[in-house]
Amino acid sequence: MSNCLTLPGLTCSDCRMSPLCLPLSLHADEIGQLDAIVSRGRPIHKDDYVYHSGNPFHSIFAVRSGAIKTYAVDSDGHEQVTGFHLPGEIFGIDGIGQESHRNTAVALETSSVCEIPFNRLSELSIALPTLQKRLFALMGMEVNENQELITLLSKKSAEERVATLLLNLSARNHARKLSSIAFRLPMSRSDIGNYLGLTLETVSRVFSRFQKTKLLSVDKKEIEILDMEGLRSLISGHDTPPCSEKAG
Amino acid sequence: MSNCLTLPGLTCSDCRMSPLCLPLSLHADEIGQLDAIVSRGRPIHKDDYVYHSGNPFHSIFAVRSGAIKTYAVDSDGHEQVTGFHLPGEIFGIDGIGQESHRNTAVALETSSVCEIPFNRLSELSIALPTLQKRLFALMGMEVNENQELITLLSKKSAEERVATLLLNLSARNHARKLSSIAFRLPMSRSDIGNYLGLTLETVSRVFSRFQKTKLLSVDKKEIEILDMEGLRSLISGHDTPPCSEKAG
DNA sequence: AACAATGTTTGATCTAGGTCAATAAACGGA
DNA sequence: TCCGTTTATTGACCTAGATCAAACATTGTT
Repeated sequence: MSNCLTLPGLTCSDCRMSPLCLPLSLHADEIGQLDAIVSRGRPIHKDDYVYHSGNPFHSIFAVRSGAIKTYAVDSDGHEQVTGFHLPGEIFGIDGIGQESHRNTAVALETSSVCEIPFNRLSELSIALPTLQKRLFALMGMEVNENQELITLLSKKSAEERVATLLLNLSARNHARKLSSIAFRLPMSRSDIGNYLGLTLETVSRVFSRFQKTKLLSVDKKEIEILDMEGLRSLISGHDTPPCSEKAG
Repeated sequence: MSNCLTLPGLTCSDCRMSPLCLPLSLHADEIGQLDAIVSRGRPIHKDDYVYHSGNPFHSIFAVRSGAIKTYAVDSDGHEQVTGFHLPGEIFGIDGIGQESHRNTAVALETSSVCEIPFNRLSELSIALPTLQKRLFALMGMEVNENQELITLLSKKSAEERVATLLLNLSARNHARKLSSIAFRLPMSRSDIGNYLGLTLETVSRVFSRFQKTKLLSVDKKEIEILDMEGLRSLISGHDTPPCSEKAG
């Protein structure tokens, strides 16, 4: 445990996830400077916390391996899952607007994360405009993703919500050179339901229905997408299209 | 129309909204530098667009007067209202993550907006770390607000949603030294419903119910909050609290 | 192997809010 | 002022998904 820093590959430059992660678009020498402020943590176990809601905000984090769930707790004590974070993805941005985190981050499985002190990162971004641009873009993408989730929660049916999540995970797996058709869900049905604004029973029923209609094969947490196009057509199309052609 | 730049008060330093707006936390000389890149637009009318979804992203905007609605259009053509923006507030952040806007911004009433070219703003933020910090904080707050909306859409009843919006508008009016108990809604029932993930009929029914229970007085778009505490208790409290004291 | 603890599936029933429909009030032009 | 258009209210009915409940796997523990 104390010698894990002697393992190979413990710089951003060596990290397989680098092209997806914060270093995206930085030059080799710039990545070196980033490397200097990133600290790579030891593995954390399932159910270990990275930070809690209310903790002072110091750092953002990158997932190196495993999967991290973030959730917010509102005034009533209701938990709302706000994201699932896969290798190469950044989380912890929920603390930037205030002095403290609004979310809690917990490992869904054995994981490892890199910690990036935000003060040092923003200082560095003054010297490296590319990095500043990357940071703004990263936060902007977070805003856009949240807006997509808002639309989903506000307007979509249970089937559309589940299909959207599966296609989203599929695309993210594809981006990290994993199979886009067969993968393991790192989270429970209850986490999925919470994230999608559904009960776990509804999520389970949708999975069953998708199996019956040969869209998916589901074995516990192992998912295989049998009909990608069918899934895609589910999330866009069965509605009045904004008036285009009509034969006649 | 060509002489509107001769009107008084057309710098950030003079603007009454400055303490709420982007210049917050900047020193006088820093505000001067910001001023140099901000262009103040002529008034825009109700239903005029500030930008459309898909437009290339160049600038963010500040509301000087009036009210702006932003909405996203998803693949199905569904519109999702993503925000109502009041004087002193920034909008347009939806374009930062990509090269183009994801939202459309439209005036709900006669308004005026300041345009701030984002490239020049981020350059300036390299010279002014306070400004950089302010920008990060602004985007972080946007993320947090979106997460609150996500929780609302995912977990709250129609009454809680409407009460939350009213209290939110009340607080924002208070921040700009307007009445927190009596104000005019700049948006339609349908906009409110769209934003809150409800139909306009449900919004109307909730307003009626709130009137009947003496929480509000509603006259078309004029709202008076008659029982602030009653409204507050609606949005937090009627649920199993996460087990604390219990006499006995 | 027996066990609790946890997570998943499936069924039966209920309800909040959606949908459809009919007025009614307010607004904006000529 | 009158008329067409948009916006808001209210009612009757319906449905997607929640809730309640039971059975069943799965995992880890002693």
